[in-house]
Amino acid sequence: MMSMNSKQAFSMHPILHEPKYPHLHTSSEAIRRACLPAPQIQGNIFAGFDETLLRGAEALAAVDIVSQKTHPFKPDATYHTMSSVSCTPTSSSVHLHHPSVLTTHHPHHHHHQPAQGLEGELLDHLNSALPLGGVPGPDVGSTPSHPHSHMSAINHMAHHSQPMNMSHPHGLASHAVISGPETETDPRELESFAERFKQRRIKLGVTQADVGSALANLKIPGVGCLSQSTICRFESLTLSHNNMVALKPILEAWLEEAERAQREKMTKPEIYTGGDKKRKRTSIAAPEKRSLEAYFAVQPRPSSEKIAAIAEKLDLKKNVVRVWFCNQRQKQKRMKFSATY
DNA sequence: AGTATGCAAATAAGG
DNA sequence: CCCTTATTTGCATAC
Repeated sequence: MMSMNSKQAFSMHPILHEPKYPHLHTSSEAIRRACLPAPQIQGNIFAGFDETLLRGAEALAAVDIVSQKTHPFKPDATYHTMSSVSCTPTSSSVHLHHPSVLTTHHPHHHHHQPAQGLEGELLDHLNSALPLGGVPGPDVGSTPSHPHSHMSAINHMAHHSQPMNMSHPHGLASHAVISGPETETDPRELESFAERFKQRRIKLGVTQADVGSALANLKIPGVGCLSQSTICRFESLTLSHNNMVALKPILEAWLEEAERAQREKMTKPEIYTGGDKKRKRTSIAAPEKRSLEAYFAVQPRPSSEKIAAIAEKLDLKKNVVRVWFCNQRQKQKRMKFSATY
């Protein structure tokens, strides 16, 4: 069974798909991704031909050398995540990470008219995001309650949301079945919620960043903080539909909690709980990035040992380097693909 | 000084 | 453990 995947030579196809939520700003990013500039990197293969090779060779040599030099200790330079083992146990309890919400995939429904009444688009979404048979039914994103592990569990229920699928013969939608999944995933509902959310947030005199960091105070199992960016994107509906669905209950919980707290005017200053932290993102500095690119030029798929050597040389965590290569390969494929068109 | 966004790390899930 | 693919976020910085 896994054959399914084969379908997408590259599902990250360049075509701009789903403008998710039509109006509101144009989600430039989606479009941007779609359009893939496919620029540099390879650009200089010819331009700086020898230079690149040279650099690559040099880089490799360096790695070999490095294998002997054992550094006394390597500081955790960048910010890193608490990901793998070696982290200084700030709080050992950390399982892995956090809130990543829903992951399902959002089928790129190719065709799909740009404009068309948003009503139509919305309906499509409506019909598409549903429990489909097999799903635990109860709720899709709503009840993030999850034992512990990240919310991943609640994910994958939406799995392949069918592009479209008209309603049933006769709307038995209003079934007895409890579920309100439809309500929760209804784009219109999400849209209005996002709007209400923003208004109420402002009324509370709280910034997006405040909301993000306050989320940890909710102490919801797999939920940690979120960045201002994410809150912003939620409000502007620039997140994927599934992501919106997953985040909604969390933000809703925060909103209610915040309003309640204000009512009691005993706004606790409790800023941030030691609970889950937000995902951290390592910033790889330009020099290191250049080195990595040089290595990549000669060997896009370095062995684990090589990666470790590179990591040490650049003073980065091994996992960071490994992931960098993975992402780099991904990027390259994307570029190659889009270059074909 | 808040809020958008571009770019790309980090993650999730199936192999 | 590592890879790939698809996605979710966040750092930086533009607005």
